[in-house]
Amino acid sequence: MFKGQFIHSIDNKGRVSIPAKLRKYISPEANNSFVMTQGIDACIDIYPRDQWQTIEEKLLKLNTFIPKESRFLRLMLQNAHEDEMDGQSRIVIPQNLLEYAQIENEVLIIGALKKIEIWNPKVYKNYIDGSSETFEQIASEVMSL
Amino acid sequence: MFKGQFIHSIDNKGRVSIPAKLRKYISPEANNSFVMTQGIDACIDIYPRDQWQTIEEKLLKLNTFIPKESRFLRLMLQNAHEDEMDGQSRIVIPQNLLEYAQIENEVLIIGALKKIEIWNPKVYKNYIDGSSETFEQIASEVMSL
DNA sequence: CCACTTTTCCCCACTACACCCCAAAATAAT
DNA sequence: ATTATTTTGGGGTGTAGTGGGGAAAAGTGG
Repeated sequence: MFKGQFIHSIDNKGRVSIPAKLRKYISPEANNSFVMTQGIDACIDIYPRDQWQTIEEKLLKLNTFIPKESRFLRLMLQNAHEDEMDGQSRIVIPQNLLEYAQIENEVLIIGALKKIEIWNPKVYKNYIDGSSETFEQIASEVMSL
Repeated sequence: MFKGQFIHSIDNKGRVSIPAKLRKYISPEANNSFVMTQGIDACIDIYPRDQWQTIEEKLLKLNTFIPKESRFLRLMLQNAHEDEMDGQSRIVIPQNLLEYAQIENEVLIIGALKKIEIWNPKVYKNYIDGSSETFEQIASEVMSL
């Protein structure tokens, strides 16, 4: 499963190369294809095709006649975008997602098990520094189940 | 299970050799592969591949749509790194982990049952000396279950 | 329907670093 | 003392990451 962090550059065509260390964990069923969408915080979520499938199944269960569920579905899908890696293991990230994550010319790539997250390094630093709780506190809280 | 302590050197490529005494306890299922991550204190945790698996299974149960659980996942994985031993039974420790544990040119390797810990010897000495409680006090507290 | 512009896709090339192999030094065992 | 094993060091090579150019496709306007 995806783990670790990497600093990569993004060129003026919006291309980002997927780190080789992360590529090793992509199953062949994904067919070198990814679905990207806006993440829970100011980042871009990137799912291998097969992993996205399980999310899509959850979304299918939503009742679109209920306004809140309908709204959520729109928010999830409006910026969703599918793309394949090119010969150099890169994907193109569309403009609206780049703006959402406030990305400039450098990206922080974080492996998060089933998905890959793309951050502006500065934004990520603010996100991490922003919490008042320490790693130890959160760890004991979340993992003490 | 891992036990004992060892002083080894770390070269300018970030390589540390795993003590032969500890290698004996690594199960074949680990495939000579380790996952290293930031420890609870100023040290690096190193899990054989198979031991890490149980941690990963716990992490997979988190709901990444809940901000706090998402944050914890990021903190856990951002510095996680997988590597195999080379022909000389060494692993490469990435720069960010070395900085986290304030490691210079010598490391203290401690066997801790399921995992191996890597410390800067000086930092470890401060950590041990730093506690006001004696070994006897902590022992009676923790082991009286 | 055609001509033109713009964007997307694919291929080639350069650079740098990570990995692998070889080998010496040091420690432990016979 | 000799041999074996463990630990440490360094050098060459393949591959990962990056950038750019040209062909194809799509979009726009006359």
